[in-house]
Amino acid sequence: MAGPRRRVTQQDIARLSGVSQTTVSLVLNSRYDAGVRIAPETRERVLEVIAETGYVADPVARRMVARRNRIIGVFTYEAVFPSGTRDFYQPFLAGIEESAEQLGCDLLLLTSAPVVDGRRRIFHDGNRFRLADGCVLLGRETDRGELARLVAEGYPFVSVGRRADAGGPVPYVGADYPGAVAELVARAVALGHRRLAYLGGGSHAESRGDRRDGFTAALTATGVAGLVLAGDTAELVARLPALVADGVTALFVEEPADCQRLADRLAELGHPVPTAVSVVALGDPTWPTTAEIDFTGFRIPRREMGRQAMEVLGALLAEEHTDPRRLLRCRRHRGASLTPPPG
Amino acid sequence: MAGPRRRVTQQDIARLSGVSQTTVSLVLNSRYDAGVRIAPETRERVLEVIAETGYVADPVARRMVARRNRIIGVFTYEAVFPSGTRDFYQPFLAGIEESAEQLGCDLLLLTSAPVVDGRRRIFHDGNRFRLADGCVLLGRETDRGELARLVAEGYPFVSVGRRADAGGPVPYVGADYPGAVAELVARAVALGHRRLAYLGGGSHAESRGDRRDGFTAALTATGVAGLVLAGDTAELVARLPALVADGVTALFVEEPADCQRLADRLAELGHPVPTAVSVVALGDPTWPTTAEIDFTGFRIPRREMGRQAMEVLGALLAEEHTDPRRLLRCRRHRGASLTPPPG
DNA sequence: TCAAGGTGGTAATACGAATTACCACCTTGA
DNA sequence: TCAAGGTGGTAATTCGTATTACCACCTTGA
Repeated sequence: MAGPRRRVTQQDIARLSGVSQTTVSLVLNSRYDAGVRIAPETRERVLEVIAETGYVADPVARRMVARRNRIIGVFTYEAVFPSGTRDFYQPFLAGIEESAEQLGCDLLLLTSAPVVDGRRRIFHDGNRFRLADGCVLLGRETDRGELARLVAEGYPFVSVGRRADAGGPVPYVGADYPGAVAELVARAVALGHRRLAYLGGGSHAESRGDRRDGFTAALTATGVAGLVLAGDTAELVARLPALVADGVTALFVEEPADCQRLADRLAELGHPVPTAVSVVALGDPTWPTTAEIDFTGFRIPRREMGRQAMEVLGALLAEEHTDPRRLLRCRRHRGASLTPPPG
Repeated sequence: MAGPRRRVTQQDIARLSGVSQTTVSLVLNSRYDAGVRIAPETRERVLEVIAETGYVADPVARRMVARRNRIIGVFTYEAVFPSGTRDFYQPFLAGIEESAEQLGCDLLLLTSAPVVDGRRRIFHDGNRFRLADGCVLLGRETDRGELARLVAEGYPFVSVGRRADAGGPVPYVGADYPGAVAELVARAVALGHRRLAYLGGGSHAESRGDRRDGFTAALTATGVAGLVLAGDTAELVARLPALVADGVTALFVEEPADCQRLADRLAELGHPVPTAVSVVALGDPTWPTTAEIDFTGFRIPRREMGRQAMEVLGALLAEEHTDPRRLLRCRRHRGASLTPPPG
């Protein structure tokens, strides 16, 4: 009952229908180029045998000859397990999947990439990303060296999230963080805030830096005072009393998952959010949290970023001309934590 | 600046280090079998050139010779877009991913499979599932014919969810629906319910049938009266008055996403849940819904099913002996919709 | 009768890595 | 001196498909 262990090949089909392997291949690919002709009867016979045996071409062998596979690699820099960032990345993946389905592509999730120094590596012994026609890169902290290498080798890839040049332009579909932050700063100023603070982690990742830059640029544009703090969550919390004493009335928080903890501490200090201090969340939480307050901020168009990244990759592979660097607008989230300052 | 378009091959390495392609391959694979020897100096020289060029073996060519790829295919029967079943399947995928990461495997999401008659097809022109060493199958309604073909061909695969034999045993990791349903029936009977009803869609899918069978078996075991209804949501809702009139006090609902609608209608009819009628949800909602009531029922161990499916597949591929058919226990969810009957 | 052109196919090869079979050279011992 | 055995490597082949180059045969027309 157990079927044949060995796969059916074109050679088998050829033998069964009394022709050569070449003929089988020609029939399968309907090649009627100049100089290649197959008699209709022969064609029929071959097709019949193919149908009987249920033969399907081996995609691996196919890929050996053709350059295309219709397989797109998806590489996630941050290790997904056991860290809790999965929920954050899920919408990106949903967008990528949706696009792949439309394009008729399969997705190769490069889950096998080893983790070195807390970060996945694209280049490593036995890496398999080249099996794909191209790659979508996901993750906050990408390795500049690896990026540069991909660029230098001319490997088709698109980053989800803006990336600085790495020995050449890096194709990306990112979120317009500077624009989104500037809009919120303008809103705070319009409400009467005159001393603002940016609370960040000091990360060099573009997604973080872009927020910071957007903040400082907006300060200059509006002419109000502001300061930029860097530190981990605990450090930021510790600096809250000084900030309040300094007359700061609005906090712009880089990592939205920190907001609730900051608000809790502010309440303890006798400065409840938003009546005493306003808090703005710059994006979606990177890790799961529970928030009692509906924080004002913006939403990263994650799904759309995934979708368009695939679109750009498709264009790159087809050698069509598209803008390979796109910034998408973030949707503002009204929320309830940005109100006029007291007094 | 743009690097070489052509990939670096073993042939290139061989040329650069003055040896044959064979030698390069031997060095790379550290083959020191009897009869194969490479001088340490030669080895060093080759390794140096490899490091300089950043050569990595082409996984496609590799797969041509070796039989293993360390790539596992994931096939989802139900089309994921635009239908809203994504949330339901996500935990399965999370488990599969987690396992893949541990096993050092990549995952090939077969998103390209065409949809015919509302169902994805594994076998189709240009299918690529054979690129993978084996496959995990996901989805409520699988095609018996395709399953049988996979079994007959000896292709290694594991179904997430129990499947009936298809010309041979089908490896699966399923949920113990009969057990879970029986437990809930027993609980209802213990609380005093004497007339129960099963409200289902009449689907022939194993996941549905197993719940139904569990229900009827539990009726027999406990000796109480019960009836089984089949129909879509609207039809089931329409039959509520008759059920209540008939003295039924507990409803066992196959599709948890239907529960709220049924409860709403019951409230309209003057039989609020759970005071007048108890409602039991047999699993997790297959599509997104909002429920005001915390329905009593059970949780499908989705993530664990995904994890173990990969485990079983790994064992199959390694030709280890494992039980290729596993049923996992469902965790009971206490909830608030199963209470003693009125009176 | 033979060149021209059409018809229907096949042999050979490429793709890149792995593996098998074998070879040329050297040393050793009797 | 020469068989035995060790050393260090290579040529050839394999995997399955696609493609190119070519061939054998037939018909036609002058």
